Amino acid sequence: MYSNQQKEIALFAKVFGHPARVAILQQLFKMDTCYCGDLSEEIGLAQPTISQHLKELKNLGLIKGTVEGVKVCYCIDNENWSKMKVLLHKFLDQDIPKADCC
Amino acid sequence: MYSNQQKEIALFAKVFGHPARVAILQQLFKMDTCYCGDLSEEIGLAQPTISQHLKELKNLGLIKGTVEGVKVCYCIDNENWSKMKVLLHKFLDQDIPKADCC
DNA sequence: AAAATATATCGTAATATTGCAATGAAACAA
DNA sequence: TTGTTTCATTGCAATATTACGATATATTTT
Repeated sequence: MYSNQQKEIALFAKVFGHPARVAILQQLFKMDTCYCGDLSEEIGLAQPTISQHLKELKNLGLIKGTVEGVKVCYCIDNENWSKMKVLLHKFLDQDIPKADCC
Repeated sequence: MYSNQQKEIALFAKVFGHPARVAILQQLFKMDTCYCGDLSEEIGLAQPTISQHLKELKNLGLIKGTVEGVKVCYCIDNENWSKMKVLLHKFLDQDIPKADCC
């Protein structure tokens, strides 16, 4: 029904479609350390909720987590983030400057 | 709880988070004429469903529709599309090339 | 005026998402 | 070993989304 490209764009966009996940990603970009527990405090959602959002981001490959003792260090997966950017830029930049048709 | 910027990013991303709306937008970019009814046939969803998706896109200002007799001509709102692009690019491009932290 | 066409809206069923308390699991500390 | 800390998972209630048939509305045609 939809092309693979359309489905991929929608999948990535959907994961950005919740402010909690936007906040998580911005925090991961901002911080050098990126322990999961800090996100819960910083953002103000319960730990299971954060964990659930992290899981979705991880499933799409946008972040990765490394166990460090009792803690888990999360961070952006730069390679996959770049791939996602190419896809979304292609979608966002498909407009050619011209007058609106109506 | 979230910044206005975070909420705005999420709102725009959410509307791209469904393949039907991605398909509609791609079609609007591709076609010169952009009558609503054609979208239903082209994409393969019932007319009320397309109409509903168009409404969401219109509510965010990304498209606009002009009544032309019995038909309605939809098209991208280039000005708002550009504004949205600035916002999303800022979000997508916040990464600085560096090694993953973990 | 009546019929036809194109779109919007309503109502509703099916499904998905969100948030969190409770609990489980794994690593560390005492 | 026992307790503590950190994170993941489960279960569930509340809410949102999606799709579409039925219907309403508006315009054009006959």
